[in-house]
Amino acid sequence: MGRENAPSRNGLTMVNLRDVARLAGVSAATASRALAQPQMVSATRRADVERAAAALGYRHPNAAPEPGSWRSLGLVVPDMENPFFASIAKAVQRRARAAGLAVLVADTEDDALLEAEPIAQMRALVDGIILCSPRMPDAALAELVGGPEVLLVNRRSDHLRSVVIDNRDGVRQALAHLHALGHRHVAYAGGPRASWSDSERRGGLEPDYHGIGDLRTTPLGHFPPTFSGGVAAADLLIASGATAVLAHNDLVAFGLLERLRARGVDVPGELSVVGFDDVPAASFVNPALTTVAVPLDRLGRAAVDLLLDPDALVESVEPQGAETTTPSRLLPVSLVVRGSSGPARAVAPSATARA
Amino acid sequence: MGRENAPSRNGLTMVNLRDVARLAGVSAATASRALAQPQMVSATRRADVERAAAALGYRHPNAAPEPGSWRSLGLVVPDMENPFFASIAKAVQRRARAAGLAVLVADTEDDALLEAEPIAQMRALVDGIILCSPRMPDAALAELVGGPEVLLVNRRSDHLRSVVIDNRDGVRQALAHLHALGHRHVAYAGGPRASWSDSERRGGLEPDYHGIGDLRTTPLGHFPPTFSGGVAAADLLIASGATAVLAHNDLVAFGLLERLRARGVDVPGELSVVGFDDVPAASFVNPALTTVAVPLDRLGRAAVDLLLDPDALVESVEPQGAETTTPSRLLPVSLVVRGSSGPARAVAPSATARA
DNA sequence: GTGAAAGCGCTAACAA
DNA sequence: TTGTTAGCGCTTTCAC
Repeated sequence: MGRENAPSRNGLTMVNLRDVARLAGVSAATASRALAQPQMVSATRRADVERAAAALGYRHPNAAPEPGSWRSLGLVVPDMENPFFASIAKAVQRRARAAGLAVLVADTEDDALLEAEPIAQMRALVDGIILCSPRMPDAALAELVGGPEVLLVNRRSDHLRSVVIDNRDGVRQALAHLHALGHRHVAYAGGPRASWSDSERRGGLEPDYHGIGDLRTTPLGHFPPTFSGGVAAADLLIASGATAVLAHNDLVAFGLLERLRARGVDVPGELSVVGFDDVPAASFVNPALTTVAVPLDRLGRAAVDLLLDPDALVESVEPQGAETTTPSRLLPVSLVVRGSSGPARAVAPSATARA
Repeated sequence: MGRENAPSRNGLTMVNLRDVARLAGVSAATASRALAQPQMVSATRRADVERAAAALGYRHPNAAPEPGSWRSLGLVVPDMENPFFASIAKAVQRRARAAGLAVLVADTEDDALLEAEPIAQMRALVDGIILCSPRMPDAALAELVGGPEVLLVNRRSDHLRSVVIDNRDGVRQALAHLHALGHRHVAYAGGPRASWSDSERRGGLEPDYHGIGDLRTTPLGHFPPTFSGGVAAADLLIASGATAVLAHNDLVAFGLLERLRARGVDVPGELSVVGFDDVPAASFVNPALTTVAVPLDRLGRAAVDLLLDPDALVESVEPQGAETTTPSRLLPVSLVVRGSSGPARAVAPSATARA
């Protein structure tokens, strides 16, 4: 009689190509061609067959397993050892498991050129991809439309949906905090040039944005988003004459703290340090780091939820203005004040720093 | 004429069920039954057919994709936010990519009960699994034989192959270092009860093993392998009267450092602290942590290599004695001396600690 | 238990 | 461009 996979699958009666053909009013051969070689059939016929197939829920027996059958999800991060991404990965993993999805992870080693390959590899395997802090140019991102959906984290694009945090507002909060402590000159130890977050945070430094009158901000340059990057920035910081510094992220802030200690600069006595992200270790270091807390778990959760359901309810602030054509969720951040920031001193730290 | 997937696949001529039947000397129908419903055919016939199918490399067209076709690998870790596992995950990822494998990651949230589920889920999806520091009982591990191979990291078992580090020797090195600095009483801030590493490290504390005559070791108890665990252990440490402490891992050591600072105990002046793992942050904290360096990247690499090729060449020390029936690679560790360990003082720290 | 034959779903060759 | 027809690989029915 019937054949193993033909008459039924999972107890339900399967629809034949014959059924589709009958509903579309064509022969089985035409239906076959319409679905397999669309260019070999007239547009009208093709539309008829496709509509019929969709109506009946027809699936080709030899086709790849349907997306819903072995649900999985890809996660691409620049550096798994960076606690920022480790926390996001954990959150994504947790949420994905709750939804019954497996998570494939790729580490791009902080290399923009290495991003393309794992993404391409993943697209064949997963039903959706979460792309964290991609460094690749926007044009390359545009290539990712079609196929399994790609959702951006920590970057906005005109071509893909995204979940981002309110970087500018985070900077504003940090500056307001430092200003209230009496600081009038704040340095910024920036991140990589290709980093979207960094350019956003620089935007927050603009007087037009933060609106604090008597505050001077000095970018120190671009540094790797790591401990070493912070170490490298510290001496420039001391030479800048600023009384406080905002770091691109917590790792950079850790490097700053280390080098400032080595240089004999007291924190927060002589210089205040503020980080960004609120990585777990931020409360472990000494002095504990004042930092802009990013809701890492919510970020990961929201990414998964939005990937699965574009209309998912995500706690987010209203995206200000229609800057992009693709929808993006904006998550609020909040400053966490700890020991590394304090009242400004009259004397600049460079005067007291020991060689 | 031929059919899409029948006459050839990837340019090679596919073998039919007919071919198998012919070689086995049976009809196509019998061959079909022998492979699909083995109980409906005699044992001899079945054996014939199976042998023929194997000889010709026959694969059922509608069967699941062969394991070799979309190579992937599962990685199970207790906590992705723990930098120890983050580093291993990164190393595994790097090696896997070089071999063209995708990596599926599962985080068991430090919960022994949560381990079983992701493992079961993964077995259906991947070609091999790397299981890091599993907490599950040995009996449960035994259930994992058969199916995609499971390789243990950081734990030895009679049932599965493994890659482990020389925990005891690490402890011995740390104790020898402290003894040379004049310490005669060393405390141990232990890890979780179910942790294999912890029990191994406790083994290294035994005088019979380390062979240092005038050295007393005091286990302080079992603590979570986290920063908080270290904080909790610190007060017990001070009360113990020991002049040095070996922590289960670096995170615990960080917690110890933090709490000792809060209690006003100088490190290494009054108390020396030694960690285990040499996590990246170990060189960032202040004072920088003396610790037993575990070759995390090599550990991850070796795990992948051994999974792919049981005979892979891995730099390892000779496993001492035939303790287990299953082969396991033993990776050497080496002490890294930094600022957190120094000469012992005559006065015990409890005398000077401020309330 | 086994083989011959009929049946399934699908695609490719062929003629119109 | 379309339907008819033939053919593929596999399974199951049916008789023995």
